[in-house]
Amino acid sequence: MNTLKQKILQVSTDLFQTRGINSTGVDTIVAVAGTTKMTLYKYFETKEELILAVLQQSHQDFQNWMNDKLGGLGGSPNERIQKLFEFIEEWVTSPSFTGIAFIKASAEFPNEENRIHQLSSQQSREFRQFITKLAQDANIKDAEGLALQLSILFEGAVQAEQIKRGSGAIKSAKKAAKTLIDIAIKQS
Amino acid sequence: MNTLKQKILQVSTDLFQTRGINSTGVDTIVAVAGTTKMTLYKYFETKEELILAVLQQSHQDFQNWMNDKLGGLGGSPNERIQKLFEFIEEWVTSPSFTGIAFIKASAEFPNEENRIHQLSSQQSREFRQFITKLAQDANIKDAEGLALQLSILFEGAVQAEQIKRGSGAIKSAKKAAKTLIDIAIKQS
DNA sequence: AGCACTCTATACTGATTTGTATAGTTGTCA
DNA sequence: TGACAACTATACAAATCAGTATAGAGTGCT
Repeated sequence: MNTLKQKILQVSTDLFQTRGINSTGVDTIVAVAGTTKMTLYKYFETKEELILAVLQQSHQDFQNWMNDKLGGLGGSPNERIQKLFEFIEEWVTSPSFTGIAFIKASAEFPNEENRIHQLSSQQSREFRQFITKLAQDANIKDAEGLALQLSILFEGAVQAEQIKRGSGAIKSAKKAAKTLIDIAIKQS
Repeated sequence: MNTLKQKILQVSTDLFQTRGINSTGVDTIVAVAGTTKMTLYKYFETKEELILAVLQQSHQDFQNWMNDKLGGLGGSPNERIQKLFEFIEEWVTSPSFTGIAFIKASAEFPNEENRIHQLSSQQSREFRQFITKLAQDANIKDAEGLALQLSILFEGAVQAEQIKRGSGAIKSAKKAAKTLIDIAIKQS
């Protein structure tokens, strides 16, 4: 792994989340990363490519972490979908949490033809499909319906937490998720 | 009412939603509004003031519309909170809907010390309090808890709809809301 | 007619943006 | 020692940004 490329990615991720993507210039990024623009543009053709790389890495990190957590659980499929929001809470309440990248990116790039928006949209869909699979494994009848509801709770709670940290939105979403999951299980 | 000021506000609202706030320059705004920068800066001291005015007007419009809808209903408090997401769906699925301003603004201005972020945060809180009042009128025991859950559903569904229009998120949120409301009523 | 007011037209400042060109430095490996 | 690669330093181009200065056009009131 190239450490300088990783450093640029990590600094960009952090600055994009805390200051916004459009408000963060490449000059700021290289200054904080302790390098120069020439090096940045060696690894990323344009700022847009850098943004896409940041989005991809952020989503990968989250998905890997969640997969490990759920995979290391070893319980029944029912227990695993029940634990989903426990882990989301753990992720979101972590001190290093600054938001979910694709949620912020889709707001800053609202145009559906924009590549950044399209990637955000794809990642949102991927996470929903991930929940759908959890629901299917648990033999839930309307797995897609439940997954859509849970993904809305997820995005809404993250959104609320981005607006105001420590708002208790995650705890509330977790409780709502438990209610919805219990009912979906009963109906199956 | 000053028509030119209104025109600038309306054009700004539209451009901010469809292209993003930071990506929309004042030059673009005045060009689309068919006026000049001198006029814009006569009514709004800075671009920040313009953004704040757009946020305020958007929120006012939404709240007024919702108040009228719920007020003209005349049913029992129970029926009114049940109808909340019907109206939200009507608002969101309207062809002119381009998103909720304070949700996008908080993403573009993540810093909690920023005035735009603070106003967004306040509007999010105001809408939650509005739901709380609906729940209290319906004699729901944990009115604040239900209101928080419903506001998360609202923000999540709007977020999902901003990422992908026609995703069915609103319908799904409406269904989840009904479930959560029914349970909260039973527990009261 | 003359005044006041709103708005337009246009050019400008100064800062900041993304991206590049050019030259020099540093460390590594043979 | 010498070559190669990664990286730094700096200066620059061209566009765009927010905001201002200046001069004049149009309209209505008295």
